[in-house]
Amino acid sequence: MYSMPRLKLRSNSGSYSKGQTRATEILEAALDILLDHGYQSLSMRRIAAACGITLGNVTYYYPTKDQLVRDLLESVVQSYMDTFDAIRNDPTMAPEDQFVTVIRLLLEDIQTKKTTHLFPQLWTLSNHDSFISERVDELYVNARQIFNDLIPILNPALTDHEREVVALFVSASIEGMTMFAGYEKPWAPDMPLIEGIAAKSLLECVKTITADDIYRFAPDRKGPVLRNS
Amino acid sequence: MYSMPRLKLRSNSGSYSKGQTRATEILEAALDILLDHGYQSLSMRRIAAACGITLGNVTYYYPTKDQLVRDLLESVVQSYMDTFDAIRNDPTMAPEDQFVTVIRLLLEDIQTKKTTHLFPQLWTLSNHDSFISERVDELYVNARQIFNDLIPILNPALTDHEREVVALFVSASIEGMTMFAGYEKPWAPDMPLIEGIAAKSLLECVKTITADDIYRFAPDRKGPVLRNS
Amino acid sequence: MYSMPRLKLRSNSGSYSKGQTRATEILEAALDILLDHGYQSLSMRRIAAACGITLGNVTYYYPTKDQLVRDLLESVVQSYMDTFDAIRNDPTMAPEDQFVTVIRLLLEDIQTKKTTHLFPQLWTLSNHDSFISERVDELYVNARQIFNDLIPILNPALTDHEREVVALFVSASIEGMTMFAGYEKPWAPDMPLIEGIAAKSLLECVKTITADDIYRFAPDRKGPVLRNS
Amino acid sequence: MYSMPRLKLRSNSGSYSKGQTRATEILEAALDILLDHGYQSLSMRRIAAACGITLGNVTYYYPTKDQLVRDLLESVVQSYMDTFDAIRNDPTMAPEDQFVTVIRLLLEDIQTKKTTHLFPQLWTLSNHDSFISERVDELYVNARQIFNDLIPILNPALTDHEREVVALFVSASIEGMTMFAGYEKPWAPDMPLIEGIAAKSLLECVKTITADDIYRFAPDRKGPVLRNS
DNA sequence: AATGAATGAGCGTTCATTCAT
DNA sequence: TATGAATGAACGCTCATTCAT
Repeated sequence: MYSMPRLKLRSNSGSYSKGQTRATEILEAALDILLDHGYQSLSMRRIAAACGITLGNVTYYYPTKDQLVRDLLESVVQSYMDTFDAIRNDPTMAPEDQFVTVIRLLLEDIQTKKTTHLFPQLWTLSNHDSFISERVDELYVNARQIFNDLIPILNPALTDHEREVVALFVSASIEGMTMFAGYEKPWAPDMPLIEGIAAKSLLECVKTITADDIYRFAPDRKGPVLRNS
Repeated sequence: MYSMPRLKLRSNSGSYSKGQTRATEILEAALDILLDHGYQSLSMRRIAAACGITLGNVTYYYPTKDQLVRDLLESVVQSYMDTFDAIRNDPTMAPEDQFVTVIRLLLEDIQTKKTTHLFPQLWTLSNHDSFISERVDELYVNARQIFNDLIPILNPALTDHEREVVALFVSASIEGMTMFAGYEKPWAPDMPLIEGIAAKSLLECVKTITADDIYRFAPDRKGPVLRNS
Repeated sequence: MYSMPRLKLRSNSGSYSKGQTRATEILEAALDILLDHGYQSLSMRRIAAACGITLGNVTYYYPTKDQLVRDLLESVVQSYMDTFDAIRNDPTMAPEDQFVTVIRLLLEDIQTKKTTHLFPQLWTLSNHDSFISERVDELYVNARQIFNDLIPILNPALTDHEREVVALFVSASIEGMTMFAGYEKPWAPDMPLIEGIAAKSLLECVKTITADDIYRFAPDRKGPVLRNS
Repeated sequence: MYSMPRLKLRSNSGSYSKGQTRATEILEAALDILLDHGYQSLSMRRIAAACGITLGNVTYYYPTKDQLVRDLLESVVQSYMDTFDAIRNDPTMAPEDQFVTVIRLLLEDIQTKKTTHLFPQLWTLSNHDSFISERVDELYVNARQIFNDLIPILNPALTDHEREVVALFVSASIEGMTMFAGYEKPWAPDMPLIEGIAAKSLLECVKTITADDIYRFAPDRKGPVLRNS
């Protein structure tokens, strides 16, 4: 299956020096703390302790916490993007099947502790940190790419912009499950049903939606909320 | 329209109204900081400064930060729940119209700074704080109530459990827009289209989905991903 | 027997106004906290809470903590002095019996929680607070009075000064048991034996000691430690 | 003479000697503050100021105040125990002389500022802190050892338990002088006489006391206070 | 006689950062 | 590479005190 590697480092050539290893260890430890105890608990000291090294040594690799967090973020974003690329480049299925499969993969991914705990954190940080905001946006552009590839096949009538918004809707619908059916969340046991509903509903949506639908249901500040009902 | 009051305080029937006012001021200031600078920046000192009072005086009203945060959370949750109740008890529309209207209201609400900045924070805190987790769960139970009321009318064939999961799917789809089309988010300008897509797609979903659909598309660990395709 | 009242207030005439009562309540609560949790835990707020009144009201009676502590100290010292006076004025026994009885009374008193917990506190505070130091000195002058009364009868040969130092030795020997055989202390179960040893040893001491003994055993910086041994 | 070193540190075999020195400096400063201003004044900030370093640097060596206090206590207890061991292992004198000498040494020790100010503090803290209570108990077990060694020689008829209680009585009698004849205490000038009285009285006690005495003078709850008088 | 409100200082603790070795 | 030492700022919290009502 499409396993999500924890971290994908921009490896500086193939040389795995001791420093590279250490740097990775530090990021891994940081990620563990982030997932297990939250961003609030992510301190340089705690990372050092988790690595079994001294605080001074952490600062040798990451002079500031900001640097460390950015590197961590880039690594983790890259690991997700690699996965999305792998899914996208899998040529084996018919478009409908591929669409449904991707929805399932994503819904299953949000049930991992990593995704359930990481993404809300990223959304939160995005609100006050433009660097993170940009990385997260990048990530989602990449994540939606597969939908942007498939939708024109499933529904050729949509304009580029309509198609992009539909892709956003599909992606956001899935992401919205994170807080409810993610790792150890109350609705996690119902994920099979959720997958069924999401697959049917979103596939139907992308296949049948028309510009007319979109604009009929879209609000018009001058007219009534539902024009034709 | 259904305005969302910032905070809904449990009225202390204060004989001394000054204290009541101060307590509210403090929570308002805390909320402002939370929205503008994030939970990380929410310190007792900063709240005091924002109120123009001393740190000691903040602790006079909220002896611990935990108490303050809990009171803030309960106030803010209550303010949302009051709004949901108001929407639910509005008897003026046909079920389909009501369904579509609620979806629009919610999508418009996520475009407020308050909702865009607050909810990801709550989702994040929920992952490591059971008190917050429980309050947020309560809030969403309440938020889904209107869907749980409407769906049986729009689609009587669903069992209670299926209906609840469909309501979850609808609610989560909307929530998932927060990070993408919320306040000052990249897709905010496309919210009218998003509303159109969401309204059409989710209405279609709740009206037409069948148990057969749900289980046909639901994964079967033994069989192929798409049984009937 | 000779019960030790907890506090002896210098009651302002016989009028037990509400204020008098409140003031006493406050001191009683303060004493409870002091005995149960130590001087470190003795705060105005805690006293208020223990009394079920507000902090502001405590400061109405005792504008400063220092005042409160001083009043508490004077009350508690007075209560002990009253007891000593009662013992001293008891005319029923022969001098030897009276001496032995007093030793026992004092040894039994140090087994009360009040005395075990209060006196080390007083000794400690005495080291850095001259007001307390003076009150405690007063208390012990009073406590030794009975020995100063009895010793001349039991041993008329001693000079006044010698007698006073002997009385001090007797009193201090007893006080020294507080930390070892006081309330819930390891040697508390052996108090009967300790009483026997103290009674025998101290009675023998006061009856038989001579100036010659005192100065023979007293150190002489020029000569050997034990001159005549 | 038997000098009492201020602190006996557990040598950390520090490769970095600077840290070891700092750690000692901190404990020395803490002890100074404790002796000069009392436990109430012993704050991390004050210790830092006394050392001429920052608060953060104190916490570098002692992450919590509790740790610092415990280390200080263990050091100071060890320094006393070393002294007691030295006295005990001095083989030069006859038992009676040794007994008298030890009494004098202890009485002279209580006249030091360190002992006069430290021990009442320890007794006080013992009442509400089991860790301190245990260390202090240990210390006194060690302090009484020399009496437990000498008394069987001076008075072989006593049972083990009787001897231990007699040793306690002797030790406690001496400790009881601390508050009256210690450093800058009113009776300090009379210490020579006190030494004479204590030496004569306690030596006489341990040499002549019998089980019969102990139990004759010991209270009997059913009979009169003085059975045979 | 009592309350509620507010201040200002101090506390123990945590932390990111800097730097000499 | 890595450690140990140190700084300075912030944090949540407790407290004695003051004062208007």
